[in-house]
Amino acid sequence: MDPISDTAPSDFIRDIIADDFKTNRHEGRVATRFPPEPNGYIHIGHAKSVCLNFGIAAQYGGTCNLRMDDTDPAGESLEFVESIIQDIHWLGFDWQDRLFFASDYFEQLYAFAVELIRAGKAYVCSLDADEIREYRGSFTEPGRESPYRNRSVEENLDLFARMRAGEFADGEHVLRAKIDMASPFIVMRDPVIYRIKRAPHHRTGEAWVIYPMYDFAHCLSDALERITHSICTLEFENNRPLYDWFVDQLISWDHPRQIEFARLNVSYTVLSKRRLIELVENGHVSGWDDPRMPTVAGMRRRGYTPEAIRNFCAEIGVAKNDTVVDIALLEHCVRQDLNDRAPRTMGVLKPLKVVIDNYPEDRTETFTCPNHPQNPVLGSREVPFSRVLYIERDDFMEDPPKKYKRLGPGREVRLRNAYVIRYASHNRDAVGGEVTEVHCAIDPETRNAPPADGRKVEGVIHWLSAAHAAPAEVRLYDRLFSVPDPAAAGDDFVKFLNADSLEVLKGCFVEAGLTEAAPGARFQFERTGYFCLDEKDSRPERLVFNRIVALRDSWSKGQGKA
RNA sequence: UGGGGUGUCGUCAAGCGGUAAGACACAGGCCUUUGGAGCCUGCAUUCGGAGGUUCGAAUCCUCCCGCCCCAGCCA
Repeated sequence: MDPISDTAPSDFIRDIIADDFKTNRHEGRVATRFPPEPNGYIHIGHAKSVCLNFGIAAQYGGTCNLRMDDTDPAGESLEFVESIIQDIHWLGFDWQDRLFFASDYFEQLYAFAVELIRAGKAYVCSLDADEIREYRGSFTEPGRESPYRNRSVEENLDLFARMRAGEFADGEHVLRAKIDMASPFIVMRDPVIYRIKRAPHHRTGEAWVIYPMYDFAHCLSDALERITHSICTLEFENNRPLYDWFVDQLISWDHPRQIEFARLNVSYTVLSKRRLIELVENGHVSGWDDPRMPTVAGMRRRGYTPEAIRNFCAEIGVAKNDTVVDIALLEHCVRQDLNDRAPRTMGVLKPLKVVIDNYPEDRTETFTCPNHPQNPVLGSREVPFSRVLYIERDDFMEDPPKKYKRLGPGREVRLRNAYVIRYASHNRDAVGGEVTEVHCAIDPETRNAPPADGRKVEGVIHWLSAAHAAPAEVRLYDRLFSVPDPAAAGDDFVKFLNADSLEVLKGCFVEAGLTEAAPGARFQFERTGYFCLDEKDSRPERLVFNRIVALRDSWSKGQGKA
């Protein structure tokens, strides 16, 4: 699929770029990048940024690099690098040979730092972390200059070289930019640009004991890659003066421009990396790819399509307002996409046995059922019918309300793609009183035809021949949290976890043909929802389905149910 | 509190001095062998508030108010 053909959105960033493009500001180039830190899996919020950066590049015939922002080995790993690569590819984007790592630039970055020292614009500071914080001042008071601020260039050069050589303990010294301790931009008060940190790096191993800070590494990495528009989220707006400062000091060529947009929030879930890590590490979910997770891996396993996610990202737009997008919009995009392409099938989640009294025990016939009622291109399949059927337990009521259009005493109902059946009797369990079996009679005239006498049969229910159906496990997923804004509870957000976010149904039945479906294949179980074969747990002999999203259901809504 | 941002329908979001797009949600109706899908209709006399400029303001000016971000050797 061509990502940019999904829709052609317009937003303030594209306006800026269109203008730069028109005025030939970067020699007519458009170069963006998506710069994740490989310390977690990417989620729907990252997907917004991925679509933005890759989408813009494609729109202008430019390039978008994938750059791992791996400047802090703590928490970063190859597992995350690999998952990020897989997830962005799956979303439908490609960076060809332009996969980069900030760690690729460590040597160059070190040289930039030396250059800054030589220019008298950086110094080695030997204050400890607490002291640096104290010296930084506050929102209302300016900071004070470090006593080490005026070390000589020679001493700074020597100390910095020895920092790199591993002569000092972690935290003993840092390299700082010499800017302005009184700046209202706190980030400009002599920011730390290198720290000593003995931690093995997933790519550079033990080669370095000093690592550059984000503010230093990011803008210069952008410049080294000749990025024209460095798009990031709003919280970096305060850092922009520093971004520009480093570039102004060290870069002689075309300067990249940082542009900030509002990060995505989605109702009934959390998107901060810290919180997602907590969900995974504390076992609240089964892993990063738990189908309830808002991660790309989770959504993929859940059965969401890349197209649906891209459409969602196009729908929500790009602006600078803090927003919380209704998760219903995401669900809408998933339904909209799946409605067009998911083949129909019948699945009985909570079976109730129905016996057709006037149908011979030894008889089986086959119905040809369209795989998509509006799209014949998807073909059809044969579905067997016999005397004993399963229907959905919810499709029978002993004492139904008047607007109920399904089966009940004295009622008749259409079996989807098959006969009209009329209620005859039903049995109940002697102990629990639960309905165990319903007896019905078919109207043989109604085999794929309306009743001959012109009477109207309103209800249509799905069914399966008991002798032919395949058993399956079905996992019903619901929103991860029970409140729209779980993050509002701060660290207590886990107390709003939705206890019913996963319901495992064991005794389900599906059409036998699904036994041959490919892992990950998506279907609509008619009248119920969209489901996919779980890629990890499903086996032909033990089918496991994930509910991707339920169908819109105006009946249960009117009944005041979920 | 100093600084940086931002306030348009329940939720996103267009609008860029000429008289409030669209989407989701919601509510009705039509249609229907998925209570699905589809279709139709309704849904901001008003743009955080108050003044002002103008023939005309969501758009320009002034003041006020709310919300978000910044005091990591995280990104």
